[in-house]
Amino acid sequence: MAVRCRIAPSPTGPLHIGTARTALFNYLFARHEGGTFVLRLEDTDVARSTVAFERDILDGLHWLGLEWDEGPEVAGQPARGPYGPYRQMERLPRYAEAAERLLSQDRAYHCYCTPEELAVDRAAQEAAHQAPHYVGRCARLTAAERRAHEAAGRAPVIRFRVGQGSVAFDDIVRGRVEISTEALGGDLIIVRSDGTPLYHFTVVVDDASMAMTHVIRGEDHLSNTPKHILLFRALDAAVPAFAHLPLILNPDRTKMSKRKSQTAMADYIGQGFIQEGVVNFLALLGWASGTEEELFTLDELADRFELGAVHQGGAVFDRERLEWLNGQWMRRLTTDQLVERMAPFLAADLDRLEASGAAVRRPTDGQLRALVPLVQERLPILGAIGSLVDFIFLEDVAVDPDLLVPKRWDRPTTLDGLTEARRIVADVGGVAFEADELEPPLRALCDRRGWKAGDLFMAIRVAVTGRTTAPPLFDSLVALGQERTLARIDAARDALVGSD
RNA sequence: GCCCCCAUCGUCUAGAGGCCUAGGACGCCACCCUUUCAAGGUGGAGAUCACCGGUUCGAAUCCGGUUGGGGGUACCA
Repeated sequence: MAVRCRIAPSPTGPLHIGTARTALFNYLFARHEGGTFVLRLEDTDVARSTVAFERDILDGLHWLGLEWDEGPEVAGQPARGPYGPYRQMERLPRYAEAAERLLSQDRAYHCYCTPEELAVDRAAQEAAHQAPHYVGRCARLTAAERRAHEAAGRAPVIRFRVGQGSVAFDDIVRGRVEISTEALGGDLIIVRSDGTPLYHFTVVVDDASMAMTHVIRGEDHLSNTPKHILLFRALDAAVPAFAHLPLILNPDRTKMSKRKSQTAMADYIGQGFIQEGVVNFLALLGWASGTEEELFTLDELADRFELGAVHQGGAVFDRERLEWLNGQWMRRLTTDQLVERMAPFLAADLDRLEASGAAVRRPTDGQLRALVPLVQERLPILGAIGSLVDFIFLEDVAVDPDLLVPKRWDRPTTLDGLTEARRIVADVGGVAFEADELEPPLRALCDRRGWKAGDLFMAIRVAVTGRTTAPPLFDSLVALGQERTLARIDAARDALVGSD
């Protein structure tokens, strides 16, 4: 049977790293098996769901490259797929119909207990050291009792009878799991008193009606799976195979949460992590190829991915490793790709500088391309671009005279060095202002004066960039241009003299 | 409390009875390269395979228990 699996996010928050990883594994499994990957929006928590979150989730999944075969689309685009609609709030009649069916077969019943009554039950159970569970007060109501509750104006919820015995299933990553219905908390509510259906119910109705063959989700759903299986059976639906993925953890090994970690996919995108790096990193959280390779594209992952090889233990989200992987993929980008992706980040940095009162120049396409060799090996994330090359686009840089003087030098030597260097930089222009033309004469100068080249270069570096660390010096000078290089050396000399 | 799951270097992991005096990667340290920073290269420190018992000629690998950790237990998803 052809594989069908899905990611079913709830638009009650921005796309979470954990959801992204679950989506990735579903996607990889579907692609590996030649199956179908479905996106379904679980928006029945109307109070907390928003279109902005929905948008963020869809955008994030697109950014990751996890294209779904069936599902809703963003911004008013039509949904695609034969099992639509793919938003649960648009599927309400189906849940109502399913609930009616369970009711008519007495697999479910109306419950009129108030939240207050339930709270009292729970408190008593807690005091008696029992597991909280529904006591079944409304499980066997007579018609008269029901009429009385209705007359009293009580709106009922619908509860599903969980019955006796135990439920067992063979989880693809965990093996056999068996849970007694005793541990399920009693008959569970499937429809609220306002008529809207609850998660455990909608997920089963939809997985059944959308013909899901595999349910691949986080381990936090493992204990709930028996409820789902009971519901599938009651609905006369085929029970899909389950695979519960290990959780992604905070550094303290608790479930990854906003409180302790950065969990929003959008934050990582905003910092300049790239799709290739994030996908690669996420795939290796809970899965390994079994070989010593670890750099994989999305397609390569789909090729090798095996659900059965997924780990059972949770995995700590290690940002250092993410950055390393990201850097690996940054270096593998083509010039065009890097230019396209870094441009918005540079622009944003320049906007910030401008907003803080600095005069900036905007890069041309040609300048952007020329930047690539200077930054490609130095960028862990795209967001670091400004700190590397902003000196090129700033009209003026502030130079600290103390930084200007190399450790082995004093002020007069520095002044001397900058003066000599200025002359050479000015002369080189006669030929061509290129790195290859600049370096030899400057080195020759050092030989003549008995200077270490590094010292002279450092003085020039600080004069021109205002910093002690920068991309390779001569490339930086070329990127800046001869005229502005000379002006900055002049300004640095003035600063040196003026601070005496 | 009750139920369920998990357990190899700080972290991500390889390992499916002898190939393991436990391999790789991140991070860390040193050295090399080098105009700074990176990148790259080489080397190093780092795991009594949570613990205890059992099975076996032989266990990180199988079984049981203990401990520790995590998850679930809503008219949230």
